[in-house]
Amino acid sequence: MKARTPKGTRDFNARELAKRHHVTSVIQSAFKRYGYAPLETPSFELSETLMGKYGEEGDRLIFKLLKSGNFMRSVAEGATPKASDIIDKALRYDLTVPFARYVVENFGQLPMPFKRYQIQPVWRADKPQKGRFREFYQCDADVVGSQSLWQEVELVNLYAEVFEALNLAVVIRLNHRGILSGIAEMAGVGDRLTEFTVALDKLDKIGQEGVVAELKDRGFSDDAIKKLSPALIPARSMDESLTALDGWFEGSEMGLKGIEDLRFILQHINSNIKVSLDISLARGLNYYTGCILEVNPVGLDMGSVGGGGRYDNLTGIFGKEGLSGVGISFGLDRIIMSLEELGQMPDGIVSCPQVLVLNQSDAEYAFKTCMALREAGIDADFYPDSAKMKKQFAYAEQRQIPWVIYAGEREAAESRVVLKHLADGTQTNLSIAAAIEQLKP
RNA sequence: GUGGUUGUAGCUCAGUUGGUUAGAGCGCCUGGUUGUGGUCCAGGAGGUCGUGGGUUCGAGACCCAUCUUCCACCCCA
Repeated sequence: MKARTPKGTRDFNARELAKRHHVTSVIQSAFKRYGYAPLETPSFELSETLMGKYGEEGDRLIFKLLKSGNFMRSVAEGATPKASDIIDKALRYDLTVPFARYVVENFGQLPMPFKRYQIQPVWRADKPQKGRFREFYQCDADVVGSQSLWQEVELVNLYAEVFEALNLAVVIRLNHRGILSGIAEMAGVGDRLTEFTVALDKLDKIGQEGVVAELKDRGFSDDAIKKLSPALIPARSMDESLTALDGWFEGSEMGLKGIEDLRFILQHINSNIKVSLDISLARGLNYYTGCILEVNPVGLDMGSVGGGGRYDNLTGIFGKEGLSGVGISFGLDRIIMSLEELGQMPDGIVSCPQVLVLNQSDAEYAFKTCMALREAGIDADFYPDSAKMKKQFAYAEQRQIPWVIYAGEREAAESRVVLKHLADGTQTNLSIAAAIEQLKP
């Protein structure tokens, strides 16, 4: 048997965990500062909770769990089982659907509006590639029970704050489902909005011509495509785009509502935040009904490091109609990769012991010394075997422990220790209390 | 799901048109040095060449399958 992790999964060593903790603590403290309460949900849900919520493509990517015990019991002899016959649970695919399930299940006990954040791994049976894993973390903040646009304003501010604190240059792109609907309506293809947005979503990838070609492929008429053409423009400054669309949307209620919403957001977010209108931003998830936003790192071919939007009826699928929600998500793994590629990940955040107590001629005295350091709140390690100095020093070096302490017979005799700094080789003979004083963080 | 790519020592990689006993650097272990690491010197361990089949007198190399890695598409964080 070969020891290895499953496809698309990773181990995180001390160094990597330090980086992850650095990023999550920035995100978490922002979530808390904006008034969100923490929530954790199970790593797996009933499969019926998840299936059908992410489109047909999504169902394929959900990790499904076999029924416990004899999972074939409801399958006729010799028959090919249907998925629903042999599975009844599935790994969490995102954090939004479990959140919706939680809200419906606990409705009545929850304060409204209800704001929660959640930082947990999710799983997708995707083929791994750059910046894409089968197990990865999402950091979500959502609020349900309020239609106020102030929520969107807050979330844009929150995004900007986090990425500024992380020192990651990003561009925040905004769009509105109403604008997409308005464009489709004006072109007389309002009934084929989803198809239209799927093609439009590729604008920055395949260009205007590519989108036109795809629309033709999908059977859109030349006339409709011609009318859609004002939409096929790349992202540009918010003000400019809104003014241009404003006149065009005359008579389209949905389109005008979209413009009005985005104007409100634009006017109220922190004035130093740059956002752009990107009408090609459609996002795969079709439950968004209002504002849509996505965040991309500048100067990297990385995909988005965050996204979100408003969904007017997410809880409807669990039988609770009319609850409006809006939320955003941070892609932790991609943020970390972006920071590393740009050389923006801070060094020296690895946590290791402050001092190694060497084990030489008096193990009991050395151990006692180590325990005294620990009781004083110092991260201290005790070398468990009376090995050669060479070996013990090599151990300290490999772990990047900055100090070592000699506490052998000679030191025990006078109740002192020798404290040595590895980097410059200086050492002093002093009392345990004095050593503690020197090592205190 | 489609197409491509990768796999040889702990790590990074050599390995000729198929030919004896598969190499290097770094790391590791032992000793020089049983209370002082990094340097130096001497010696040593470590590989069923991803796995399973096949072709061949002979396979690390060629063929097939499978797993894995990375990449593009689809989709997504």
